[in-house]
Amino acid sequence: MNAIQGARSRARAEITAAIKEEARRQLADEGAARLSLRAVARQLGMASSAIYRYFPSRDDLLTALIVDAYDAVGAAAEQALGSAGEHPDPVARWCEVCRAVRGWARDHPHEYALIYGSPVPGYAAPRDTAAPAARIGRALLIVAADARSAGLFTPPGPGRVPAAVADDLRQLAGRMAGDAPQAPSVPAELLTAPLIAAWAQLFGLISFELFGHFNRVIEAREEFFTASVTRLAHDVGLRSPGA
Amino acid sequence: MNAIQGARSRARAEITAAIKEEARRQLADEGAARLSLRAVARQLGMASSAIYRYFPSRDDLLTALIVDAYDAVGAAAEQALGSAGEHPDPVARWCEVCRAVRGWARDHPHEYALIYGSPVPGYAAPRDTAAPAARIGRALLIVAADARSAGLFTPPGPGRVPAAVADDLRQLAGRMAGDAPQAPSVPAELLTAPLIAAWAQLFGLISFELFGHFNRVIEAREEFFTASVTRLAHDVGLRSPGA
DNA sequence: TGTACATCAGTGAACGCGCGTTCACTGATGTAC
DNA sequence: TGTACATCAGTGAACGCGCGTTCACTGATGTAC
Repeated sequence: MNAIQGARSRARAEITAAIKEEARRQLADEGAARLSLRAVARQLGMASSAIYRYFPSRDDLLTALIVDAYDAVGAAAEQALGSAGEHPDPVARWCEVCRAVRGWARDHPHEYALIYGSPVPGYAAPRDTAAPAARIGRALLIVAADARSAGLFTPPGPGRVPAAVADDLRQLAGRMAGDAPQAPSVPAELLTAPLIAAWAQLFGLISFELFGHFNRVIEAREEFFTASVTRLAHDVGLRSPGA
Repeated sequence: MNAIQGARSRARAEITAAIKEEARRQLADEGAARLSLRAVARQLGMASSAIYRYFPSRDDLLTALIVDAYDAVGAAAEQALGSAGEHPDPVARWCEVCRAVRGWARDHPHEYALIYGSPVPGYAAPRDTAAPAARIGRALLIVAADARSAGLFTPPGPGRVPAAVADDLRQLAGRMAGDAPQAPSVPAELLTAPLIAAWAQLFGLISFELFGHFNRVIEAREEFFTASVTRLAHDVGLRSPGA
C-alpha cells in the first residue's frame, strides 16, 4: 500500500462517490423505484457490469443512498443546533432545527421522499440506517435538555400519558444511552410523549408541503411552517426567556 | 338499453371493479411504482390488451385507485363523524375522526402510501383528486364548527398568525364555499392555522407509524396516537364540556 | 532494482425476464326498422 | 317477430424497450522475494 493511501483505494473511493452522486441525480428524475443500475453506468460511461465492483446489488446502492440521506439531513439539523447554540431562546432554537430540516428537504425532495415517504417495496431497511435516522430526534432532544438547564423547560403534565407509552419511553431512554454511551446522555424525563409526537408531526408538515397537499391550501409556506413549529415547541414544554 | 340497465353495462361495471380490486391487491404486494397492467390481466385470466377496453392507460388506472382511496378514507372519517354526532365532547369526537383515519390506514397501508406517501414519479394528479382529498379536512372542520355551536371552541389567539397565512386561509374559506355550495358552509373563523397544521400533523403521526419510524421507539401505538391527537384537539381550540 | 505472481477494475456479450401499448381480428350483444 | 347493421368486449401476436445479474476475459496496479 502506498504512502498516500494507495492510488487504487483512492480511485475506488472516488468512483464509489461518483456512482452515488449519479444515482442521486436519477432519483430526482425518476424516483427510487425506477432507479436503475444500467442507467447509472450508462451516464458514467462505464459498462453496467462494472457497478458490481462497487455495490453487490441494486439494493445495496439504495441502502447507501438512504444512509447518506439520513446523515445529510441529520447533519443539517445538528449544524442548526450548533449555530443556534448560544441562542438564549429555546423556542427559537427549536424552530431553527426544524427549519434546517425543512430546508434540506426542499433542497433534496427525492432524497427526502426516499427516507420519509413510502417505503420502497421489497426493500427492507438494514440495521445500518437506525443510527443515522436518530440524529434529528437527538437534536430536538438536545434543545429540550439545554432549555431545562436554563430553566426554560416545563415538562408537560404527566397525568395524561398512558402507562404503556411511559414504559416505551423509559426503554427508549435506556437504549439511547446504551447505543451512544459517549454522546451527551439524555435525561429520561425529557423524552416525553409530546416530544416524540412533535418529532413525527414535524414530518407531517414537511411531507404535506413537499408532496403537494398544501397546493391551493397554504401558499405562504415558510410563514406557516414557522408558526406551526413554534406551536410544537410550546407543546413540548419549551418557553422563551421573557415568557 | 335494457330495463335493468343493460347486461353489457352491468358487465362493464363489474369488470371495471374487478380490475381495480386486483390492482389494489397488487399494490399491496409490489407498491404503486411496480403496478403492472399485464400482471393484473394475467391474474384475471384475460389478455393484457383487454384492460385497454376499461382504462385507456396505466396512469388512468392509477388515478382511479387514488380517487377511490381518497374516497374510502374520507368516508371512514365521515362515518366516524356521524356515529359520534351526538357526542357532547368535541375532543372525543375529534379523536374518533382521527382514529378512523388511522384505522383505515392500518387496514390499507399501500393505498394509504399511494395517497399520503411519496408521489408516484412521472404521475401528475389530475383535478379529479382534489375534491375527494378534501373530505378528511372537511370532517375535522365540522367537528370544530359543531363545537363552536356548543360553546366548546376557543379560537387560538389571532396575534401570532402571519398576515400572509391569514390571507391564504381567507381565500381557502372562499374556495371551499364555492366548490361545494350545498355543503354546510364553513365559517371562516374556524379555518385557522392550527387546524390546518393539526390536519397535516395527523398524517405525520400515521405515516411514522406505518412507514416504520416508530419501530423500537413507540410500541404502544394506539395509546400514543390517542394521546397525541387529544393534544392536537386542544391546540386547535376544542374543549371538553366539563373543562 | 528486477522479476513472478496475485489482486483487482473494467469489458462486452449473453441470459431470461417483464413491461406498456398497438393492431387487425372474431364473435357476441344490442339497436333500428 | 325477424332481419341487417352497428357497437363493443376480448384475443393473440407483435413492436421496441429496459432491466438486474452472471460470466469468462483482458490489462493494469500492487506485493513479495
